[in-house]
Amino acid sequence: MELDSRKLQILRAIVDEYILSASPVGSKSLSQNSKWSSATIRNEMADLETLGYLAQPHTSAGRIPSEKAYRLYVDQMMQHAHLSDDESKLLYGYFREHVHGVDAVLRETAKALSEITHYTAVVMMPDIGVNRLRHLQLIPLTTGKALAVVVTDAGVSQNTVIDVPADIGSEELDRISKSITARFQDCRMSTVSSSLVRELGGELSRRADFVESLLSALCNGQTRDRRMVELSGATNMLEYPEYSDVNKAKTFLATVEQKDDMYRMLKKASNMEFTVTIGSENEQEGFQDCSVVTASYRVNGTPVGSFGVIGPTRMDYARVLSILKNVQNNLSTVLQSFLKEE
Amino acid sequence: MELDSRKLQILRAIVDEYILSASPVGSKSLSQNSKWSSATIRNEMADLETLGYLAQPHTSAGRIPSEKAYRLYVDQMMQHAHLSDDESKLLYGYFREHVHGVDAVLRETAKALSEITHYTAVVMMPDIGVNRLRHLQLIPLTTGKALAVVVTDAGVSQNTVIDVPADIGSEELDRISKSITARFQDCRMSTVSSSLVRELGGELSRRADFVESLLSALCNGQTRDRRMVELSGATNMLEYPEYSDVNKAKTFLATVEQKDDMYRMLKKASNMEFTVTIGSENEQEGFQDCSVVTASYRVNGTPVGSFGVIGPTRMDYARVLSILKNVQNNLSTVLQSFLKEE
DNA sequence: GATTAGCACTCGAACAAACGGAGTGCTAAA
DNA sequence: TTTAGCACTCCGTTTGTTCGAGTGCTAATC
Repeated sequence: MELDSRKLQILRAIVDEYILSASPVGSKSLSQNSKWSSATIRNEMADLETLGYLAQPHTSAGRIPSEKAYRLYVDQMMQHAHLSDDESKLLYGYFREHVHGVDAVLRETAKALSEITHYTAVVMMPDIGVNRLRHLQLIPLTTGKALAVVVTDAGVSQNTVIDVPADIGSEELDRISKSITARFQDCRMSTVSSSLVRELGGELSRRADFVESLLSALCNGQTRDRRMVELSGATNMLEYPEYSDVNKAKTFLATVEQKDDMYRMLKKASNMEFTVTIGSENEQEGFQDCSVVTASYRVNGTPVGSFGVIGPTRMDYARVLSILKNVQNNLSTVLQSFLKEE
Repeated sequence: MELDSRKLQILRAIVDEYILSASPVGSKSLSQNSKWSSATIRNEMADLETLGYLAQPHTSAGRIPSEKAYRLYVDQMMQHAHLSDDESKLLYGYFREHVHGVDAVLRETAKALSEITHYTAVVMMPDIGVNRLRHLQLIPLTTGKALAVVVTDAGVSQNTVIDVPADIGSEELDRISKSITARFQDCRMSTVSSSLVRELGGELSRRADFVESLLSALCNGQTRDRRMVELSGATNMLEYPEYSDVNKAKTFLATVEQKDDMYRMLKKASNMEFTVTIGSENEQEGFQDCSVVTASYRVNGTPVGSFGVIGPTRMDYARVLSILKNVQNNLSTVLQSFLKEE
């Protein structure tokens, strides 16, 4: 059965109202701002309920939208929100001020998102694999240890502490750094593979074992690191009546702090321009009453990561989506500015 | 008026009991495991209340310890807790496994503390000022930008993105790195001051302006960074009845996430071997119902930072203190291992 | 004189009954 | 097809009521 125009209008009104109030919407209050009487609306509501778009917490309560309703709302009914000038200026300000490298920008992005939406924001650090090597520098720490710093066209990766043979000196580390940089410059990080090492002559091949383990550490190093997801505003959720129960809040916070899971979620979403995942569509246990809206970001045209907003299922999808779109633009501009001489 | 032995014993029993149960302690339940009758205990309790060691939530309730009582308890009455072998092995395990640099160790410390105590843990990254420069490396990023990586005898600092004159090339950055490293090797970071730059000849003095701004960026860079405090287990507090109210929880979480404040708190505490700060003795608004217990850690004999546990005022002080002591030992051993060749 | 048994009293937590209101479904009239 | 009207439902809140753990005080006991 198709939804006729009136049903759609009523459903939208219910969703809009519920997003604002978080409490079940009744026919009487709806009929105030509507051309239909409460009785008509009641009848339609009953239909919408049997069709699975509405649910009733208990017999004599109003209706609340089901996930199916949100899905329909997001896919077809939502009006595009328009950010006010103030808001987009505010948003722009976050990116204007803190431009000390990719990491800082993405941290700032998370902060901006959570502060402006009042929901929780997660930002995935760019996937290093698709980026091209600019510079590798090994820095001696102590005997047997060195710090490997990798610069790519997308900025700086986390640096990694690696083991080095005890007999390697500061100068040799320097020479190895230069050789590798020269050899792999502008290669994608994912292709910086140890298989090529033995082809190289001279010092590098003498240190083949070391260099191999070094390169594999660089490629995999990132996954070991827990800081690949920037989280902000987790406690914003405590504002919402959905989380007035401490246990629910705790479950949510625990979920959102599983950086591995968050990373997997965002990584998956980075292929898509935007995604909206509602309630039980989420894989995470703790997000069954949440929706996640994500957007991807690109560097040099390649999608390298994504960021998103997590809120209650009754989140203001229209507003969140336009904010994400805005941030997406700002972000690609700023990231591009790190690559001027490309 | 001095507290006689019986008053002390009763007070200690009340504190011990309240730490466990979080609910007011009555005379009857106390008299179960005591040589005195409930009436006697009642009389003593009345005295202790007028002396300010106990408080009564309402007329016909038991008594709860005041901050004054906790203070006395911590200073004089507390029995030293003894960690079980299992526990100290568990604790040791945290340090055994993750030794990829100072940062990682301190992150692991925070995690270990929060998981073992079930309270919230904060760890301050070491204060770089007192450490000695080992190595400085400037790595070209894009035209006009470079990454400065500083290695000290305590390990790696955060790296900083800096502006460089547009006409500086990769090789020149390298030479400048080497010059500065040579000149300031083994100087305390706080004394790496730009005043000395002009004394130097050659390339360095030609680039005097740049080098000056570089060095000041290095000394101050750390304070700009928000990651100087590692936080773990903030949501542990939601377990305790003190925080079953979402608003209280929110206030606490907001406070603990003020990394600047946490840093200031820990920095102040790093001069002391241990500190115990109870309830309103805390400066932070949000810690009026909390206690903070800290310990300092040293590198090469110099205290460079501190770490602590934040819990409700009725925290298990004895246990926390022995855990902190244990961690303090582990930590200095591990940090020392980064400085082998000293 | 110190301790304790006994007693009347207090107050909160927990449970139950009563009430009001917002909402519903259904029926019959417009 | 829409809507006014009505009986009904059920939640949230308020109002009692009871129960129990606790208290202070007094008088008896050690």
